[in-house]
Amino acid sequence: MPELPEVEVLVRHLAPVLSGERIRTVEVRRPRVIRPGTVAAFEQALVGARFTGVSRRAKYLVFTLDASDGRAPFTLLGHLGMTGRMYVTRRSATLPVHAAVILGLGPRRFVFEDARYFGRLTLDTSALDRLGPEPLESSFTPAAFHSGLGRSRQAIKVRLLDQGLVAGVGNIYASEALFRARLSPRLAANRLNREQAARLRLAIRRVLREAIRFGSTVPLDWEGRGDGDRLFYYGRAPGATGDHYHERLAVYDRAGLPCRRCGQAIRCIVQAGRSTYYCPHCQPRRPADVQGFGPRRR
DNA sequence: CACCATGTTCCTTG
DNA sequence: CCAAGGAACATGGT
Repeated sequence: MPELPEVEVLVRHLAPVLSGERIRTVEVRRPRVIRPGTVAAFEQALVGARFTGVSRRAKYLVFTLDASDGRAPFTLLGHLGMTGRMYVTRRSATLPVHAAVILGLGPRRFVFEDARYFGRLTLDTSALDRLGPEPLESSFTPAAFHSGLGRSRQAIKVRLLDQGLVAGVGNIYASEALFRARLSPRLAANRLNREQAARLRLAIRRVLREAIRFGSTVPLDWEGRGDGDRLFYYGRAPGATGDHYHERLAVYDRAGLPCRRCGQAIRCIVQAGRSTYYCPHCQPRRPADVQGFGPRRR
């Protein structure tokens, strides 16, 4: 379930575990995840290098490393795709069937596994150049967001998935943010007025921040118990009760279920080939002039 | 068996 | 040239 918040939580867990660790061995089982580079170049760069930090940009994990032999520090870029996981385990733990890359760190190892192999762990950082502002940083200004919407007639929900407009929002949090902002996902992006854009911007920030906070407090499957040692996963820790992650969502994957706010059935539509969930009452295309929905004040 | 899935990139269409 | 739509990628879950 990797969108910005999940990646952020993962990065916070990985950073202290990886920092200072030296890579002793590199095993690439699925060369497609390191492309466009070659296995030989990948191994040559990584063996002997030392992790100096892990940070996040949009849904990407940014690993910084120092080379062992005086060469310049460099960056390794990770992306979880749809199903990727990254974690550190003991060297003795059983490797998963879909291990794509394994980095030996002495007594432990870093594992990147991905059942669908849509993810990446690569020396190619060019994807970062195409990203828009980080939604939780000051560069994501109301003016920049509004003007970014201004040129497109695309539905607002579809626009939110464009990583060049705002980086890190995915299919789940796009629906969630529009619900919080009480905006119809079908609104043409260029029809949002300044006030609506400002409201949506705040909803995006709030939804993402709350998801990060949630992920930071829920018990994680980290060096858990027994042989299944894994790093990370939202609400999936051994012994965790119920599906916490799912319980927090207001509309996503809730078609037919009652809106948590008004009780009307949540709807699901398809936009640009992706599912969108919304409440037809709380997110009308034309906001009713009712207290709490006021189209404008002042 | 059919259909769906958290993401990104590339190709085609208009 | 640009915007928008759709397929492709590969596999697992329901």
